[in-house]
Amino acid sequence: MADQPHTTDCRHDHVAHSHELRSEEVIDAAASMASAMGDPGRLRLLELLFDGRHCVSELAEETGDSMSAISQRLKILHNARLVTRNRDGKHVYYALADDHVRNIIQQLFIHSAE
Amino acid sequence: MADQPHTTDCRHDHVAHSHELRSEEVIDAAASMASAMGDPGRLRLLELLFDGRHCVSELAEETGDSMSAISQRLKILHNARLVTRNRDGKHVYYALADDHVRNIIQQLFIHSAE
DNA sequence: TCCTCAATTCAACGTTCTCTAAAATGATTA
DNA sequence: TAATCATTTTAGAGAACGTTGAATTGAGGA
Repeated sequence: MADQPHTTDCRHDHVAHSHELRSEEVIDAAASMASAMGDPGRLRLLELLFDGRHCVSELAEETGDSMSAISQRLKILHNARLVTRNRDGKHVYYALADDHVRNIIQQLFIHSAE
Repeated sequence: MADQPHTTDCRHDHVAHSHELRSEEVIDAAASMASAMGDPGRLRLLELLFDGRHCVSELAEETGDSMSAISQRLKILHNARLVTRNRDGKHVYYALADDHVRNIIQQLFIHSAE
């Protein structure tokens, strides 16, 4: 609500924007989703979930990281709605939330490998 | 190279992975790309670039943030190969790197708005 | 050359992140 | 119920992040 730190004395002409701008809520949600994918340890987990659900101990075994670390990473991914969580007996299984998430991650990988 | 903090005593069977895993380099590149998009201030800049190139002072004016802050955000986006940089006289113009980046951001917004 | 505008860099500061290690919770089996 | 396995939570330490404000660089015009 305070005045903004507007340090520009720019005198040259700027063209107005021709497209709709997203609301702050959408920007924040999208940023927090991207942020959740923005860590190598978490992105590796998402990749491991590409072939279906996996439980925490399995993911810990495959990555060589502690269960505590894996669990905390999964919690962040779950809060960002990127994975689902299901308890089955002693184990808790995580899986990719939907095909939309799948697509975003896949595109990210394709663009990065170029 | 040291031994891994492997705290699992898991006795139940795990199924082997049926898909190719990405190299650490690809994972790191993809994570740093996602991480660069994972901040509201930076994502807002990417959105503002959707209708074409803009210079730093223009983006500062539109967002109400300082040029220093904008410039540092753009540097991160540029390092992540999300935007291109071109000097034109006194001004430096930034633009989205390519349609691939466009798609990723668009999908991110669509999924977030749901 | 000197001055001005545009942009970048630097240093400092407070905030946020991510890990480890230990304690706590949930669920199954003896 | 007690014991055990799987997972989560908590607290704390160290690293990484993002901003502000000042100094610096780069380019153009007087």
